[in-house]
Amino acid sequence: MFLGTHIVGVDAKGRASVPAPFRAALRGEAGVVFVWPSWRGPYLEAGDRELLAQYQTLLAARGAFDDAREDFEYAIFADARALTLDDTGRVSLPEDLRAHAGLGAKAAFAGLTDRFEIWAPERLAARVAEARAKAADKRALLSRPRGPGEGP
Amino acid sequence: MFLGTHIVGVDAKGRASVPAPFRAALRGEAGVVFVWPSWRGPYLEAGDRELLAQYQTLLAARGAFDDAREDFEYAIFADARALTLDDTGRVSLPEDLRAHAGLGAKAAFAGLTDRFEIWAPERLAARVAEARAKAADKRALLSRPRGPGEGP
DNA sequence: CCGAGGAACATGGGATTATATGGGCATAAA
DNA sequence: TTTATGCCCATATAATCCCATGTTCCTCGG
Repeated sequence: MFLGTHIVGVDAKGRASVPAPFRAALRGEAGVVFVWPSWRGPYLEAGDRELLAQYQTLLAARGAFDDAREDFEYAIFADARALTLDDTGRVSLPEDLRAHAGLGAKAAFAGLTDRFEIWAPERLAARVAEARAKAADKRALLSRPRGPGEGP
Repeated sequence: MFLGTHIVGVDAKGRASVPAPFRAALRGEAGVVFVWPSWRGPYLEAGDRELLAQYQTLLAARGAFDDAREDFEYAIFADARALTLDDTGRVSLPEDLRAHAGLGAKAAFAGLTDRFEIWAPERLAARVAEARAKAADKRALLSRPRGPGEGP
């Protein structure tokens, strides 16, 4: 499970260490992560092969020539890269991906259970602050309905 | 079930003993607790893997790219850590988490049935006093257990 | 009823390992 | 040739493991 935010350096070659806890969380083949630019904002989305397989399954359920399906396919798969980790656990992020996320000398890896995202650290901080404020309003969504004999 | 308040020391390395009764209450894999900064105040929330799995299930039910889901994911998972207990039952609390809760040399672990919280002791005392005062007004809410589909 | 012994628990410090990161060299593409 | 990409080794720092000690609580025997 990908959890927590880790800030790592991006060196002159565009390399960044994938945080060790994330490396441990990679299911299936170790040594490969899949990364693509998010279509919802200036950051990158990433995960392992199993995650992409899940997306593929979800989309396949929509039928062969469904418009929405094709849009998602272009948005996710067409720009995705399989990045291989070197033996110290680094990936080299291609120039266009770094540009999309506005990465400089630092990158923030944020774990979101089944996937993770790569942000410019200051942008991520702003996004998380916003999310916390909204979560405070919507907290009822997390309260679990309770059955008899259960709960307080 | 996590119950009661325990005050433990935080040493120079940021380590704190998880109270033994809480260790015994950890479901699923023993030796790991999940901790994240609360978005409701200056304290930490914590629980076992099952608790996080419950949250994950609740959120996953909302579908892949739901806005509210993403807010909760950022608010909870992006700042959560999986902390492993050493063989004497201690976790080392990362600097940023200690800062969020304003922890000094002491930390108060407060059990709340399915999860627990970590507070600076004096802040917790103030919070408990406030909760007691409010509970007196709302005591009617506890008079009858509620079934599914029912409730406020 | 009181005191001694033992077990479980919290805590302190030192040693070892893991991890992130920097640079050099070979190889492949432009 | 120049530029980029992958591979290998080196190192400082931070995190983790491991052993030792004091204290409290419980139990058992006097």
